[in-house]
Amino acid sequence: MSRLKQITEAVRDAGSLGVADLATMTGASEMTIRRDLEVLAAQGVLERYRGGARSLLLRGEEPPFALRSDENTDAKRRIAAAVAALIADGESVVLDSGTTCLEVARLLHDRRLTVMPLSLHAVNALSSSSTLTLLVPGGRPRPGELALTGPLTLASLQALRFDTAVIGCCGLSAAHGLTAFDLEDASVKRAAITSARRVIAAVDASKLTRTALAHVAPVSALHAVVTDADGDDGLTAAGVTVVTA
Amino acid sequence: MSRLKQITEAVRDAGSLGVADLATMTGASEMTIRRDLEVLAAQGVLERYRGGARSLLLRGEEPPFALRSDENTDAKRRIAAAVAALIADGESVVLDSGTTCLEVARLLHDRRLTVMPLSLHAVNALSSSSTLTLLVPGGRPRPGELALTGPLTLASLQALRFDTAVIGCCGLSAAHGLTAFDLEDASVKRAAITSARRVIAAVDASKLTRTALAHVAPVSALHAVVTDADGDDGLTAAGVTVVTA
DNA sequence: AGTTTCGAACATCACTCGTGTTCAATCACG
DNA sequence: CGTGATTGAACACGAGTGATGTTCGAAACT
Repeated sequence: MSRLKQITEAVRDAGSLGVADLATMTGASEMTIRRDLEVLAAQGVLERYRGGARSLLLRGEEPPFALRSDENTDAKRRIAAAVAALIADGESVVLDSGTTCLEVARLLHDRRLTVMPLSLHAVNALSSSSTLTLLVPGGRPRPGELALTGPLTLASLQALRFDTAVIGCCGLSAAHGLTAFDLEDASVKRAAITSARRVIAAVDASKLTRTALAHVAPVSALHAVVTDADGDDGLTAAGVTVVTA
Repeated sequence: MSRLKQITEAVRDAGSLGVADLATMTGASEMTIRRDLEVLAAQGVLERYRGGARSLLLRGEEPPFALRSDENTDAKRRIAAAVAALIADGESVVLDSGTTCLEVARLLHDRRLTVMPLSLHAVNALSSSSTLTLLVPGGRPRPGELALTGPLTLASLQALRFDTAVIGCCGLSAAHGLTAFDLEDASVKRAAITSARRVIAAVDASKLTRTALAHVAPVSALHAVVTDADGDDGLTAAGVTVVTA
């Protein structure tokens, strides 16, 4: 686990912590801790005060993109590979934001497809491809996450029909369906689902038990769920194809 | 001048050249030349054949973005600074594609503005800003240039009104007005101009004498031209404010 | 068949990035 | 107002990275 993530969690759990404590805990020098705190403060994770920092992460809120991106990479890669295998050449695909979908984007780089990613991270991962047709949706990128949201994004989605939507989400359960932390994100995801003939949800195991704030769609809107765990959680019973990567 | 640019020009001027010739000319090893040719071939600049390469650049065509980006940086920076000085805090700005406008984007990073860049390069330069509101237009990014074009881009522009449009162009003259190499680009520029109350053209000296294929707008559509040369070329006579950086 | 060209693999070098150390300036608190 | 803790700028160091050169077996052209 990266030191930044370690600091983030320690400060979140303790509420606030001193620089010296963090230095002891991580084995790094105080100067390095200060530099780390500066980075995390810029990301909005915590707030600095003289001698330490206090957490700004609310419970049930997502840590910023930069911290999630190199976490659980194995599971993400396997899920991404399984998702990519479900997509046939020539399809048009709308690709959700989030770290799991970013992995999917990397695997699609040399495929022959039409892809509209909903996050600038994925756009950048794909912009050097010469084989696929890249479509950028309009919108306002959310800081850090770089997920595109807002009326321009919704308009871009409504103007098009896709073969497949690949949706990454913050929570999924048979009872509450697909849920997201951010209200704007939720409406974008909903628009993406509406514009697609087939919907694939890419969900790592940690999301299967969780439920987030904003409702996106019921489980019945999904055609397939790709996950890395065995826990089925009643999804199969609800009529969804569950693919275990 | 970078070795890649040197090779590009030598091959363009000679039509085709051998690897050994290029190695002698640049002082690099043949292996390095081969690697360079591979890069340039991927950019569509030239075509490789056994023993050398032949140019694919048509006369009057623009070299790819990667080769233009670190060329004439002084002039570009000065022009960009002058353009940035013309923009007041709080404005909404649409920012054209191209290397000059990318420099403008860098200068706007910490300003308080609403900015819609028409190229992904500029989007990336601005996406880490916490002070400005970044709007991404939809569209299909042109390979290399990453300029957004197509119906999604036009729709994004038509949906909004800007205070200022900053346009970079391929050619500008009092007689033929603003011209661009690419037809798609031309219609995007035209839409950007139509959506803006004030239009600033950022043009380095080399463009002032040139005329490109596609007509964008007459000189009368411009409110100010920022350039680095003294040559006025009848623009002032046509009623345009010329700012010399 | 012989010669040339090519590109994969490895070595080398410069450069960057992250980290640690030092120290003067700054801040908080008695 | 003074004293000790904290901070951040500046420099040093080491690991990792990217560009270049060299070698050599394979492939291609004549």
